[in-house]
Amino acid sequence: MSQRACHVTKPFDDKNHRPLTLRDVSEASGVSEMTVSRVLRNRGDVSEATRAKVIEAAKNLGYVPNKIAGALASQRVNLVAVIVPSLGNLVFPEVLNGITEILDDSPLQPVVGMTNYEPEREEKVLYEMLSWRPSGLIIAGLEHTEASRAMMRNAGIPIVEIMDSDGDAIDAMVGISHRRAGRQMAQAIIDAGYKNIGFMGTKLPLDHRARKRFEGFTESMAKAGLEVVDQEFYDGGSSLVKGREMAADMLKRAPELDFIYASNDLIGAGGMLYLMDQGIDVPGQIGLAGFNGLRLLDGLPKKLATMDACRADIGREAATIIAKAAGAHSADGAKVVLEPKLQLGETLKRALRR
Amino acid sequence: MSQRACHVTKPFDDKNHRPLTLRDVSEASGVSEMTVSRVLRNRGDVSEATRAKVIEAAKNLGYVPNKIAGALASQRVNLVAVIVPSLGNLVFPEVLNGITEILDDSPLQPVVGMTNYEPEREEKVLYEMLSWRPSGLIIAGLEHTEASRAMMRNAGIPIVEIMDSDGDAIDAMVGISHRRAGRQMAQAIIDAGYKNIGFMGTKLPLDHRARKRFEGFTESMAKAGLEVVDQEFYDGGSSLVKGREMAADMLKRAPELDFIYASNDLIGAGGMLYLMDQGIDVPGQIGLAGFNGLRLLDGLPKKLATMDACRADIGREAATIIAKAAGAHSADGAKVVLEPKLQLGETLKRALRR
DNA sequence: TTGAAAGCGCTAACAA
DNA sequence: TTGTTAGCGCTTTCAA
Repeated sequence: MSQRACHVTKPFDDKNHRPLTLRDVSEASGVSEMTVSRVLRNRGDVSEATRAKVIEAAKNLGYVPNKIAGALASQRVNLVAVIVPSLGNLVFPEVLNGITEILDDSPLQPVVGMTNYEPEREEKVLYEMLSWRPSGLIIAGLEHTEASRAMMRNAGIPIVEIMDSDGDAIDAMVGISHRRAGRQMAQAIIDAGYKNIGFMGTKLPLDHRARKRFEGFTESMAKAGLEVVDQEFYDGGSSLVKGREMAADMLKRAPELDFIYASNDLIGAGGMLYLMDQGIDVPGQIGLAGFNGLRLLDGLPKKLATMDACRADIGREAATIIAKAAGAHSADGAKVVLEPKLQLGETLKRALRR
Repeated sequence: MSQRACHVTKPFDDKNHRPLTLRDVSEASGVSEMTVSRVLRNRGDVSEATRAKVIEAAKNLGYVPNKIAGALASQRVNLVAVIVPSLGNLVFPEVLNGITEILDDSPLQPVVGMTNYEPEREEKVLYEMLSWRPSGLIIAGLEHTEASRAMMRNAGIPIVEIMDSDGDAIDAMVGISHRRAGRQMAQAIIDAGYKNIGFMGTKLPLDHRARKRFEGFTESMAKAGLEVVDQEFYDGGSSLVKGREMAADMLKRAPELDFIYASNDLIGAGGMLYLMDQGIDVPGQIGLAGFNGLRLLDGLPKKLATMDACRADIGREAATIIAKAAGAHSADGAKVVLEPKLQLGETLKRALRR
């Protein structure tokens, strides 16, 4: 690649100002288009002499192949559509990194689309991406509109739904059980001796995985005869500021709180900073936990209790499934359920209480 | 869109297991392929009756057009290639949001590629993306390999280089002057009365914009007869932890430090947390500043002095240029230089010193 | 090892 | 308003 484009001299055919084609390389090298094509794709047997001639000509012209024509002729597109809610949520860049890492060793290339957590947008993005006939699809979540599901069922390509394992996949799935994660966290909190537990999180309907964590959480609480003492939901991206505000509100409403479970690390950390500002002993007086295991926040005054959502692993596993199934009409319903790791950090240790 | 895919019943031609084509819709509706194409693209005059028939047929079949064929035939691809170093750096998702916001009102769609700050990777990604013949290119930075520049010069599409305005663009550019930003910050620090100023940042060769800020910074310092007292550079993504470590190191080496300028907000914030842990009065004893104006960090104990890098604006401006120039062979060298806003926050106020 | 012919699925241009 | 014809630039297939 690097060499191929090295001595580019004429980008466009100078006379007609149109992109170069195989025919131009063919003429410049005195070799048939077909053979030029073979050389440029390292296909079939081509004599060393012709190969050299062709490469030289392509290099000098600055020829860049037209993948559109290639894809149409070969009925193969080496793109993997990746559809995520947003890139502002740090979780997804990490998933993408996992995907990229694996696909780098293949001819496949990821192409990212964003839905902003809106089902109609997902539908549109999906339609748009499928119309480029990608070799595979990786899409966040198991909840989609009926139209989206229909498109996916009919796409005839391997599809991996990621992040979540609580539900039915159209084809393959790679994720964690958020319901179980919620249960585990509740158990850990209860085991530590906390009793007056509050919850703060995203407005549920928008984020199915946060909702499932909350459901699992309350379920375990109920089993222990407990109920959430107070809860607050918010709109918009998660932030430290939001966490501070919500923690303040909750404490005003329910001063008896001794634990706050946050639906993600960022608002959890915001809550922690607020409590510490107020001189409240964390975790002795009030404990805290979040979700995601964001390494970004590692340098905060205290390490927040959280659960690692296996983001890069999810990306890697999904990409591996796609890479294996590339060319096939489905991924044969492969299913990978990962285990998030509970990290107690320094904000979930009731035993330390004086 | 939403409706079109609503009653999908047969994704693939059942007999041959191949994707549906215009011909299938044509046969199902008893209308010529050409007219079907017109309906599906809302082009030309089609009677309401035929239009209804066609839409009905397409809907029932679950037809998804093949953009590859469409693009080849029409010589138009409604994609805008966007090439950024990484999505882990929060700066770039924000730029992307700005781009998306503008392109949403156009037929254009962004497609993102990542370079990991590696020039060779940039070359590869560029080659890959250009071979899909996008309608425009938005690429971060002004520094590229000779091969990359050649490809861009020859691409025959509008190209906007973003983030930086210190240098020459191939076509259009939208950015801020990082050198000037560095100078301004130095001036603000000096004006506040700080004298023993240190710098911590990324290893320079990898990040041209950070390097330029540093250069501008030392330049202004020199004018005031000052030199950087101590400096430290690191590899890898920025993080709070790195900021803490570097601040600790620097203070050990140069206890006389009364200010630390960090090449980005995250390590700046890390440094701030460290100083506060140590019981050091910020900004009275030691001041701090970062760069980027990341809103993510807003909830930290003190608001870090920083400069807003106009990320979303850059994305919006770049996308606007591309949208206007779509179809043309260049963006006619449009140049937009934005003014980053200095935010003193609570860590650059020497006057407060006791 | 090389080349010639046919056509991928769609749209531009023109004709009816 | 609708249909016909001829490609877009490449790869597949088959023949030389």
